[in-house]
Amino acid sequence: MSERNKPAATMADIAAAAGVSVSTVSRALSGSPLVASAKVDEILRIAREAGYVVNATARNLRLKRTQTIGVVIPLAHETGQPLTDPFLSQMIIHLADEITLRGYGMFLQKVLAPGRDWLQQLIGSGRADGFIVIGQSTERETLQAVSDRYLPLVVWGGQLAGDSYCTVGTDNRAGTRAVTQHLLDTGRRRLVFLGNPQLPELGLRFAGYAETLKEAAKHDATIAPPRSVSVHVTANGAYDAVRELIADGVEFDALVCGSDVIAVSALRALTSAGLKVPQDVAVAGYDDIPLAAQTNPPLTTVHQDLPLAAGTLVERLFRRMDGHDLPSVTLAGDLVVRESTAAVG
Amino acid sequence: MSERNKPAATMADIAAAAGVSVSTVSRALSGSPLVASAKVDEILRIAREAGYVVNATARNLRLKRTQTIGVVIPLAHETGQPLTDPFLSQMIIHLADEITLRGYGMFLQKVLAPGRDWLQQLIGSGRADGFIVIGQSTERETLQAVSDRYLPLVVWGGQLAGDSYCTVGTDNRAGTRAVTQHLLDTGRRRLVFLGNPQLPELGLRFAGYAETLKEAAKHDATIAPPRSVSVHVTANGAYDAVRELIADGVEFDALVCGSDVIAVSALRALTSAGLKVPQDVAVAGYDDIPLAAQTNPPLTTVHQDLPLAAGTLVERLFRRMDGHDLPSVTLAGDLVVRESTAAVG
DNA sequence: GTGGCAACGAAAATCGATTGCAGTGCCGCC
DNA sequence: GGCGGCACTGCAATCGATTTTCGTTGCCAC
Repeated sequence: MSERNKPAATMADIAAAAGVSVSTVSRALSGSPLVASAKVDEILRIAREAGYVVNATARNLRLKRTQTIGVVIPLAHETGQPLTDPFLSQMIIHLADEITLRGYGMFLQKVLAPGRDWLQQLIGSGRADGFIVIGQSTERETLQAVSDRYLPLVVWGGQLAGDSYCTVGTDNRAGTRAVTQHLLDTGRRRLVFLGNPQLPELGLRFAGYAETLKEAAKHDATIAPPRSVSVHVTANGAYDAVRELIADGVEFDALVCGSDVIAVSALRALTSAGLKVPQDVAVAGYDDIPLAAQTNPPLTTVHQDLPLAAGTLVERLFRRMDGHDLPSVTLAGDLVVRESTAAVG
Repeated sequence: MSERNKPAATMADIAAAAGVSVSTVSRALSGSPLVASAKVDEILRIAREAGYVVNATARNLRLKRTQTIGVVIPLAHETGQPLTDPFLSQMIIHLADEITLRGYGMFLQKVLAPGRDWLQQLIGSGRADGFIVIGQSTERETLQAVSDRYLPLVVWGGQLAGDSYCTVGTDNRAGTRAVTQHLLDTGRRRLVFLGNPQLPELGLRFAGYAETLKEAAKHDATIAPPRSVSVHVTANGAYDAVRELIADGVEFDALVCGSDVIAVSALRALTSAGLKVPQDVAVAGYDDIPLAAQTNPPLTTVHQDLPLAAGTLVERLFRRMDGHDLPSVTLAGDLVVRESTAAVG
């Protein structure tokens, strides 16, 4: 207890103990051939015994690099909401894996209330050598502005027309196209989209849904026009929205949900209202979180390969840190059909 | 594009532009009353226009603090395994919430192959002002050694006899005591524990299970003695273990699982072997991850209040950073009974 | 004995901020 | 008019490393 919090040893201390200069210690620790090997051994021994560790802050300042990747989560659309979507939390873990594997550390930052300059602030602070932004949220303009001047930046999310920053994401539009087509093929005719199309990701997913419906409606007049119901990201947002939909007497036989979290909540709402899935209503999600295979009934959804996604994000980022201006990537998303959208007997 | 990666402005640049010294700029930016307010406005304007941001590394070096909390995940027991347990990934998100709320950043570090000094290395590097270690894994000795000299350290996990470092965790032993008692009360007699008791957390959970069984066996000879089956943390570890158990002809009517992830995997194994839950075998988990309520049948488990846990960890850590040597905390864990352990008709 | 080369190690500059201390100038008061 | 004091401002040291520069030493050959 008495030893607690004593000031950490510095390189100067080690140098004094070894009777050499700090430069020699520095060189010895970094394996420079300029120091006699006997002396290197001696210095290493002394350093080890003293429990000496190079101060990362000082080194970073001098070398102008931090061996750290910043991972940023902007939450403009739902300030104060804890981020509990399993898809995102798993993403963070996989990013940590990839980053650690490359010998880097990960600086995780939630941005609670994005101001005008939040990203510039973060980058300018020099805390990390490159940044991964998870989700564009409502921050497309900011990303756009920053990416013009700052290369080592990669964004997770759908690629939107006109955006020049580097994104990695699945083809959201194609995903819901597949989902919607599948629902039409299995006899559904009145499909409602659940989610807020203002958000970039969900906007694309809504687009895929809407265009497929419109296309199909040309040949089949019984197909109802696209309809979206906005949903709060809170735990019960979708639940409330679905109950309301039912209360309003809206007729529907399928719900195309913007995410699995929304779908799970919708399932509960339908069940509690006495509707059967998939007999009365089919439900499809997006993401294929682990939970999706375990719901009752199991959820049809669009699978996203998380390890691949994280790997791609990190790989792109490192190559950008090396000065290569790589374009965006769109990963495949696979429709996974489960019972929640089974055709009605 | 041409502007990319130009060296960031420094305080000296701002000082030159404003025609003052760096000290004045520094004071102006930090709101010191020592600078004439007209000059402060002028300096702030120039800094804003230049997009200047204080370099965090330099400031950290000077101030000897980083405004950063280190969160460490040692994975000694399963090297190379990606950490995908939803409980842990959710924990990280909640920690990020709490840390961000206090105006700190979070440095996340997975330790792939803990060497002799991994924690000392991390602490000595000065990257963070305090550390939260998630899970003791097999690193109790290391934690013990470090905590004698380093105060701002808090560990998530069960409190073990003889450990003097500060832990925050639920009462694992009481949790499985409750689970086991519940199973006995509902008529189960041959209970098998699934999980590796070598790991501190699971060891305590096993202990709660075993002692409850032994106690009950004094009055009821039909109760089978404790039996544990070790399980790999891989995706299919528990699945394989259960299939093997069945193949070996072991008789059991309840599985007490060391975690929900294990339980979910066990459910699949039982179902695929043609056994019905809960009719043939009851299954209980631990953690109450979101998935647990959605499995088929829904899983009986021990609920851990994640936001509270994260909040407590961070609060303890900050008070320790202030120099207070706080003791460990044990949080309550509540038995949540669902269908997977329903009494047999 | 001396020139020259190789091998080493120390001094000092540098990274970009913060802050104690030492002015400087101006005002007011006696 | 002189002086104390107040309100600012800037110099320079400091944080703990890395790295360039430069001076020294030892050794060998001629």
